[in-house]
Amino acid sequence: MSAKHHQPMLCRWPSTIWDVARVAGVSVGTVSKALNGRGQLREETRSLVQSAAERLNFRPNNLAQCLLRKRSFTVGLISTDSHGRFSIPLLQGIEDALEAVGISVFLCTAADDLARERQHVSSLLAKRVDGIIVTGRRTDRRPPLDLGRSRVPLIYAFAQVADPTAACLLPDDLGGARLAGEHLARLGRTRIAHVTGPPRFEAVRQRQKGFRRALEKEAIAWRPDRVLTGNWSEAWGHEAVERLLRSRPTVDAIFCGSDQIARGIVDALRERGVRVPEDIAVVGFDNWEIIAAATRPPLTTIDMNLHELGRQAGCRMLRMINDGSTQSGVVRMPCRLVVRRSCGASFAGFAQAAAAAVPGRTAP
Amino acid sequence: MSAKHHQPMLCRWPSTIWDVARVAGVSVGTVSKALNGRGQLREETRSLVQSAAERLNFRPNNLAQCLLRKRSFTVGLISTDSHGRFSIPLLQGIEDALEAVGISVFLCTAADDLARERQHVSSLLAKRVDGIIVTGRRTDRRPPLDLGRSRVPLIYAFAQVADPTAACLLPDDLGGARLAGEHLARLGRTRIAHVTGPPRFEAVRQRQKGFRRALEKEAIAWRPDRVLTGNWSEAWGHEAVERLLRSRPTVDAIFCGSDQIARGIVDALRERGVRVPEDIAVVGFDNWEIIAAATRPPLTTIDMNLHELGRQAGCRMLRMINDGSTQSGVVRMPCRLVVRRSCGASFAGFAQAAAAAVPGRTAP
DNA sequence: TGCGCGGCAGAAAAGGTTTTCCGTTGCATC
DNA sequence: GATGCAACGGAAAACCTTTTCTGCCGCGCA
Repeated sequence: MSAKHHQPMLCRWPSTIWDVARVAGVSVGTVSKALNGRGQLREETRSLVQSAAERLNFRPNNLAQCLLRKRSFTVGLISTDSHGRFSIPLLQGIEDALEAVGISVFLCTAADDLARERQHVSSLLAKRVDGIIVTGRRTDRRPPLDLGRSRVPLIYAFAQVADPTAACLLPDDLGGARLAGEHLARLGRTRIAHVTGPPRFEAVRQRQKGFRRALEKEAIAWRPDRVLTGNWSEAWGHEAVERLLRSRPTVDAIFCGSDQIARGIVDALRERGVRVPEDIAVVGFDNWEIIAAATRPPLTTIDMNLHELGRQAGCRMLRMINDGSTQSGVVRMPCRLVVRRSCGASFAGFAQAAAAAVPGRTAP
Repeated sequence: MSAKHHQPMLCRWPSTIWDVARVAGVSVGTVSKALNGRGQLREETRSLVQSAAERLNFRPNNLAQCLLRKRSFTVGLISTDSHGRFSIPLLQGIEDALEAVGISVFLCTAADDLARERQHVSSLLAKRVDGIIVTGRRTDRRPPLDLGRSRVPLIYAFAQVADPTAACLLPDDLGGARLAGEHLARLGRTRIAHVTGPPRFEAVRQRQKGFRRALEKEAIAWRPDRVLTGNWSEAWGHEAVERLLRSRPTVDAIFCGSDQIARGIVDALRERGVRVPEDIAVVGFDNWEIIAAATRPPLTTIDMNLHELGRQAGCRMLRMINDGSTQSGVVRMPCRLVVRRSCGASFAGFAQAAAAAVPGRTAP
């Protein structure tokens, strides 16, 4: 037993495998085998080593392990989402997938600062991460991450990239919007408007397209002049209501590009004495609980399943790490309709109307 | 030049210092010195090595460096904040402080899952992080992080802990509430209510105390029956308005424990035809932009300076790492009043009233 | 010419772990 | 009693970088 360990309670330096070997009176190789269940050792030796390790509070130096294995069992997540609204659920999903196989996930933020992003990438590559996942605000396609000539697995999750060969996971905006359209149609709404964000977002265009398809499928007239694009704010929701009620007072439903817009719309409608959902039904997008649940009435909305998206990104990353496969291409993950009160799914009159409008379907 | 590098464009394995040495025709020691500006080398040799390194896309293996230096130049941030509302600004502040000195920060989330928290800690310790910062939702004091017998620097930032010897950074809730109270008092409000969250949160108690002190200092009667505690939701704001207007219809200002509560209150007041700020002024807490700026009128509120709090946590962590000092004790960081429209600071009548109420002070 | 010294680069150790390859011991079998 | 074998544990290499120590070479000075 070394002098260092006469008082092993609180050590300045963590104890090493050599310390354990000395205390247990065996060689370092034996310690390694005992602790990892390898090789053929007497049970006696094994427990001897184990108790020594425990006594010394030994924890293998991950740095040394990784150096040897040429892998760090770590995946980096680079985010440009400054609120965490989207990246935290994603991170948790990724952790769910990777923690199980002993890979840890670390988030670094690069809030739109390209220099910092480069620094993060450089740092992650130097740390020999097994892979990098990029996420961030979804305007239109971001420039691809500059990995130098390195060959680490790279996935874009909830982020679009201007590189068709990249692996990319996105929510199925089109399908999500279709869910919203179908839901409204089945509730008997026929004069439906769409109030959404800036059209330079691909998501905006996708959602509009999906919504249009749903209406056409349900034989509802698609009127381009019922589509209003603006920004993502509540204020825009207010303004849109003003415009809508002025120019087309016959609207009976509004599908919104985000929950924030939807909230602005619901508030503005209420102030004008328009009842939601009786007079106008509203569907949001995002299922941002803090907004959607606090709206009065609470918002029916589309959930992008970010947690599941993260899980899938983790799984895909795992395959890339293990196979060395490239897994390129865009995958769209399904969205989910979350029914609350803002379109009166349980409102008898509309339920009947829905049943009438869609033969073969019964009201819930 | 090794066979491995006949096609150096895309390497399965990152090149090592040996590869560079071989290509440059020097020894590994020389490469290290050339690249790090150490030792005495001819300028010629230095640039020879540098160009070789560049050609091979060489990036020193951080694992090996850390192994040697017995430090990882990494700090872990463990968060239990499942929305990221608080931890992302904090993370960015910490990054600001530490990135400058070459330390990277990684966030891992442990959304109230004690097992996962332990796993994260274990993983961070194995990776020999230089320090750990804990953050998370601020109910009352959380149990201290179990570090085993390890001795890594540990800081709680925006998280309270039931260990008086721990290093702990918190916003000055008391001072923040005092700012709110003083602001309202100076605007001439005298019958001020306080609607806040669950009293089991220490922050709730602190804010109440600070608010009380401000009123007493301004010679405004402190009425315990004007304090209403509930939960953190908008719905509670609505309910509180109902109660307030029923029992004490003479209230002329409300200080809220959070922006969500404030928003519920402002909405409810507007619906009842009570004008904000003319009839009742409202101050929130948190400066959660997405809520505060979207409220009508936009909320005057208290900002906890989380970014700065993070920066300070980073600096303090740096001191602990460098000195090996313990830095125990709670430090409170000042809050900041953000004036928007909800208490009419720029409303002439109240500005005059404020000037009258507080002699020696001029209206803005 | 010989000595010393400055300038420069290489050799080697250290850092902690895993794994492969060997060596030793004890036992059984012929 | 010699051979073989199984069981067990040790030695050493490998992972990659940094740093210290050492050695070589050429030049200046005595």
